[in-house]
Amino acid sequence: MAYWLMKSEPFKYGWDDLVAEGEGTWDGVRNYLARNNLMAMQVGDEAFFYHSREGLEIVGICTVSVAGIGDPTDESGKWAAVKVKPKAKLARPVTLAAIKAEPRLADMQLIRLSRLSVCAVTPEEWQVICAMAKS
DNA sequence: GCCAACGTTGGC
DNA sequence: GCCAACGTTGGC
Repeated sequence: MAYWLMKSEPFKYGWDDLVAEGEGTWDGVRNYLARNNLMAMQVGDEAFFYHSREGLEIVGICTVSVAGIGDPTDESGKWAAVKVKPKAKLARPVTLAAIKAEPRLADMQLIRLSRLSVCAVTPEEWQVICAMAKS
């Protein structure tokens, strides 16, 4: 089981859109590191859903329902995609400011590679953020 | 709306 | 193969 963080702009495709659809395809990724992360995902992996540009916070958790498929928006066949289903909305969103203020989260890919749209999250980081989302 | 950071492209 | 130019992303 691995953990991830996926960014989306809420005015383009937000958490509420994913909940409304029931299942969403994570496609349109055109970055090699993000693609590597996408291709490493397995069915059952969990991912934070992060709102970028507006909101700047983790709002929910989704699970990978289909892994290792080609990107339907790509004709060349070299880009990857996965499908995800919403699992739970966080009791309290975890903001970027809160993540930056937490020393244990300072080394997250999210912080170090701010433009990466699909980030890996370590189990330790996952636990810390989940704890922050409850209290 | 601006700007910094980063990835990609293309000329040499 | 290097590097400058450009485009895109995302935080502020």
